[in-house]
Amino acid sequence: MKTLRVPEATVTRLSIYSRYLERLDRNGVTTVSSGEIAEGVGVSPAQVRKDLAYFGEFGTRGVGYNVKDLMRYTKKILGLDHNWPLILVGAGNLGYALCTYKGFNSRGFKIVGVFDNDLTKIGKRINELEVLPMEKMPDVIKEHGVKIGIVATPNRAAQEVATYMVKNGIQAVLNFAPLPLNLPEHIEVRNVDLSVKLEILTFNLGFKSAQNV
Amino acid sequence: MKTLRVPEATVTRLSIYSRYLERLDRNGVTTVSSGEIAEGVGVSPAQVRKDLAYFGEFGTRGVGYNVKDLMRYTKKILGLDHNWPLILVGAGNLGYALCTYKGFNSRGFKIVGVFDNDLTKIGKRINELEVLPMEKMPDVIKEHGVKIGIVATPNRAAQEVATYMVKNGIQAVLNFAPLPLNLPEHIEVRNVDLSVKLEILTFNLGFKSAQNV
DNA sequence: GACTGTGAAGCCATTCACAGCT
DNA sequence: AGCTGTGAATGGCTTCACAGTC
Repeated sequence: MKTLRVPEATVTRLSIYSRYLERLDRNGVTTVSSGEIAEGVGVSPAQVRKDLAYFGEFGTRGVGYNVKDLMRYTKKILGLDHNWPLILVGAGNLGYALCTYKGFNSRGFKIVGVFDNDLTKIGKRINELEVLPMEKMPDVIKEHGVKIGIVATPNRAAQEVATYMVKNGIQAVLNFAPLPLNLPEHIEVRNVDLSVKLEILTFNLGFKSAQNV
Repeated sequence: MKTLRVPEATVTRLSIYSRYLERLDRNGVTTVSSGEIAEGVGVSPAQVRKDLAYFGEFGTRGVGYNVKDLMRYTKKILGLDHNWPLILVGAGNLGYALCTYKGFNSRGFKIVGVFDNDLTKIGKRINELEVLPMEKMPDVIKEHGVKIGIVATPNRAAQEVATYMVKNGIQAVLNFAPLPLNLPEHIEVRNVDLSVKLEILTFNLGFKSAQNV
């Protein structure tokens, strides 16, 4: 297996293929071609094959891919062959929504600790979890071997929270605060910015109406 | 002003620059260089200048950019020189979080209608809004001139909801369901996939630990 | 005949490096 | 001297096109 640097765009698409394959599998489909995957997720067939080729040869020429196998391979590649415990900081509405989001569970993510520094929120329950004060974070991280933390706090708290997470052993951060986090090189950080995509839409709408003049 | 095709990556960064400039402005900063913006948002200075160059010449050589002016320009370019009414379908936890998300308001987005087909949710209040049945959507769209719709429903409902939105005049869709929507060419669609970025993190964590062997 | 896997080509985005202003 | 604006160079991702396999 050649392990060149894999483009992040490829990993993103792999995640999408993987979920599409799960859907096919649930629907009882056993074999699929790169063209069908492409059609299903909105990319080109060559793109699908090229993406998969970074990781090996999974198909059969003249036939296509075995859905169940390819689903397992893609999950394995993404590191989803086991469960991932997560912690989340920020028990506001967004934090609550993320805790109850089914899409995480179905991919093997499980939030095992929710934290806040707001006394009115500490002690509340979200599903079977109790919102804990920040001081309890180190224990929860150790107990479950948590590597990934989610930041769902107001902007002003985000940096401090992320720093605290890292100090206690968190290795990767998913940040919902729309500002860049300043963390050590070796920490993996990805941002989910809820309004950027809206602004792409408004940009494109504006551009279109300009063309109609 | 040359209006070549603008890369989507440039629009994404423009949105980020724009918010960073708002922050600088609030902090009383009046002038900023491409290097400082770059530092603040985590890209290269040349990238910042190149991105801005798609839209005009906003700086002064030897000096930099006027923060307030550049902030206004970027907002204008993104179409944020006026407010945008939005509708949202899906009054679950995610929908609730989005309705109460401050980051939208501060950029001129305002949710003016929330819809659901679940009778237990219809009539509930989210802030000053009442959750309405789907049939009310056409009126709300017309009344407020809504162009953008947010899909925050369970997966199984997403396609139908999006189609219904478009049939009633919606021109752009922000989709939180992790599946591709099938809509007419001329409709702008962007997806926010909450678990893809988590899977990029798990991929990278797995890759790192593999290197330690 | 159908479909994968892949080198080569094409294309697009980013970075470089410097001319042009202030 | 300092910083922008930009053509040229680079680098990287995507598409093409076809050999290889079933």
